[in-house]
Amino acid sequence: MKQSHLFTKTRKEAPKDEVSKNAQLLIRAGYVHKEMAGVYAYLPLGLRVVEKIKQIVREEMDKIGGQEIIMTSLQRKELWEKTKRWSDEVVDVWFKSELKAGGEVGFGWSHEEPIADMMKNYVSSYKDLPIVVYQFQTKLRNELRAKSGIMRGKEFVMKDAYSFSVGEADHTKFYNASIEAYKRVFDRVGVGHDTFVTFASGGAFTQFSHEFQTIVETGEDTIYINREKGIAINEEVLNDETLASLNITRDELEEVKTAEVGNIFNFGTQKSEDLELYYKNDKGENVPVWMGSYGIGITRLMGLLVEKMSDDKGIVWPKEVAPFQVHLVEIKSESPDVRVEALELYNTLTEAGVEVLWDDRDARAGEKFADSDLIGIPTRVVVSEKTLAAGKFECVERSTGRTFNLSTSELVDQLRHG
RNA sequence: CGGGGCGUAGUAUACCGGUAGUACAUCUGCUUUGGGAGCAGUCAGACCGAGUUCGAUUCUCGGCGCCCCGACCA
Repeated sequence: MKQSHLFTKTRKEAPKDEVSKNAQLLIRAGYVHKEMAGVYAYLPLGLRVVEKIKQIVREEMDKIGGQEIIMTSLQRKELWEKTKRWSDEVVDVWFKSELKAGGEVGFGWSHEEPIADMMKNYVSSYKDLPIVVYQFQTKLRNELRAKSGIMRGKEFVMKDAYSFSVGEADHTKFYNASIEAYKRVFDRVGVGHDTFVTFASGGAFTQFSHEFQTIVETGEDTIYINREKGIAINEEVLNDETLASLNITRDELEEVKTAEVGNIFNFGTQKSEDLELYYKNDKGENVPVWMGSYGIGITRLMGLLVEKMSDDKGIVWPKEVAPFQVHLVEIKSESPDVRVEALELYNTLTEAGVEVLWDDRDARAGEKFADSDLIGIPTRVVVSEKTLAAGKFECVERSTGRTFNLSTSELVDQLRHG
């Protein structure tokens, strides 16, 4: 993509009403636009990152048998009344509205009720199970206080998955597969090392639920970890009983600030019973379906990556989620050869399947370098009179600042093989 | 929801009870051309409403919006 074609512009300064690092950098670099408190639009660069993250999650969900769907944003009141969660006293983040024809609708802050209800159309026998569905959905939550940039908003994108199983054993099997899938997701986006499967408060059916918590200074949660034993405990369940059941003592644990990037829940059969989602077992008896829910905050994860991976010059995207793999920075020249060379390299890389943002703008070198650092694409390739004379391109790794001088073929080779 | 702070140009900031200045950005011209360049010119602003006042961007009240701390976060 030619950068001259991008309608977004970079800014030297962050708007004064943004304090969080993720929002400051994402706005300055032109990834997002703030519409109102806690509500952000995703611009061309930002959308690319969102899609990269979604694709990684999609691949891992598909691997464990997930089928992608998309539910609706408008939801029926009656479903939430069945589970006693329509009331604003019970759920305080509802956005609601009235239908002109009469009656109320809710705006989806979560989707387990509608999905479970929908499944009544498709689940009738134990032979139909298990089923795992997932979606990438914009959740609408009337949060009293948005904060932390794109990490805690009123509107955000979440991957939510739901499993429908014949009983606890089958459910547990998928539940564990989901933990492994999530670990792969966080590894791939580059935060696996700092992400912990954390014991948190459970529902009515299990002692614990599991959260995926990533260490970050600006995190909202506090957890206690022991890296050697691979144990992490949310402070909300840190007590003698928990410590005993996990066979660990308090002084073996380190306190860290984290952000919750994923969570998985065991619903048991309560929700199925409330919503009358039953299947017939091999004896012809009606049995409630065993359900679980599995979430990853896509846009929150994006914000977390910026929080963790940036320096004083800008964002430093991990390769897997960067909007482009290469930032081709063409230094303006009197000689038309530089433009010709840049175009040629752009075509070669693009044909090799490398995603390139080509800074072809009529701007000075300093501005281009500063923008390049801010936008944070992993590899910068400079084309200028200098590199033309040297016969090799100057390649700079954003994360380390290391510079390599490479020919076209060496460059293609390196980018293909990481 | 409790507490605190803030609304001035596209952005960031000054000053002031007597109609607002600067920087960057925009646009024009010339110079410059490997780390946000220089000179000259250009465009552009007081959140909304009520009150006090001869006069309000400034003071008072109300509304709206934004930020922060806490609470909440299935």
